[in-house]
Amino acid sequence: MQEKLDAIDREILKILEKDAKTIAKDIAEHLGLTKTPVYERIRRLEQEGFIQNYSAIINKDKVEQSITVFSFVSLEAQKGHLMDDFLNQVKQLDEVTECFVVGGEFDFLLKVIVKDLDAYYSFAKSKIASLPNIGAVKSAFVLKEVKNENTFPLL
Amino acid sequence: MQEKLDAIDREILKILEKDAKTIAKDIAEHLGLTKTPVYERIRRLEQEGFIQNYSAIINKDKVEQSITVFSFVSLEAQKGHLMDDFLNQVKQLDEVTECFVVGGEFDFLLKVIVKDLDAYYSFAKSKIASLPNIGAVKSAFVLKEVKNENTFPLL
DNA sequence: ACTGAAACCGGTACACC
DNA sequence: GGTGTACCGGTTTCAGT
Repeated sequence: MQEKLDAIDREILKILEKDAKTIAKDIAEHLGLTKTPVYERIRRLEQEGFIQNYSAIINKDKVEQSITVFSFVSLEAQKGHLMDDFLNQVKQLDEVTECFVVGGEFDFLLKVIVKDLDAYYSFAKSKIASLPNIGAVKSAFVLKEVKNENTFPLL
Repeated sequence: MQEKLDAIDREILKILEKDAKTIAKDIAEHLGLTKTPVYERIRRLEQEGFIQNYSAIINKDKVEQSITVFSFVSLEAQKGHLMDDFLNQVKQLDEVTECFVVGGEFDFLLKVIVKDLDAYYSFAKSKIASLPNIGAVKSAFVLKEVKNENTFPLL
């Protein structure tokens, strides 16, 4: 369990990040190896948690109409337990696909996906602004997705 | 090519979104079907583009140290071709994993992943602020990732 | 650590309902 | 649109280097 990655491991990660269905033989050829070491490395990457899981990436525009909104939330008082309360509530919400604690003008940044503006209004009013200790909530509505990689930039 | 999803399709999407390696037999049992229709539906979901691709989700904290920063960028003049120029430049940058055109106080929201604060400083200075027509650039540094699903909320 | 071959099992095709 | 069977190919194992 050496917990470190060499150039081959990183190349494998890059390939699987782009297309998890790439077959071991092709990866092997690309690397000038045979399938076995490729497979062993992949298993190691999985077992040691470098690869968390495999996911089907869904084209959300095709599945159903939706809008994406970034919400910037500030608390009135940054007491530790109030922050935790807020975060525990927020992370349960299906509409909130991402939530980060940030430094800057506001405390939390949320990425919210909802059906339409109406749904966002309800969401912001009843699920965010109604939580205790909320200061300000600002919103930035996504007009266009220019780039949206869920991948980590391995160079 | 009917381009519409029934409840079974959506359930399959939800399962594959969570774990793309779920075997057809298990999906079939969960749905009370056999492998064949499950396989046919998956193929249809792939071919019609509901599933864009499959991706290995990488644990970025294990692979290497990095920080995530949200950058909020405003242009000085919102002329159409200047926006396009900006976006075409920005989307090439490996550090920029996400880029959205948004409505609100600023024009673009970028998610940036870099090694450290130093790297972010260089990035902001030489790759963003140096582009023509840039107005303001504000940054929110991620202190903690509370939730980070790359998944579309299928209910 | 990698090679090469063999075994296993899930994905895929097909005949039928 | 579904079932059950049979085949094929990729994954996984293993003996040898």
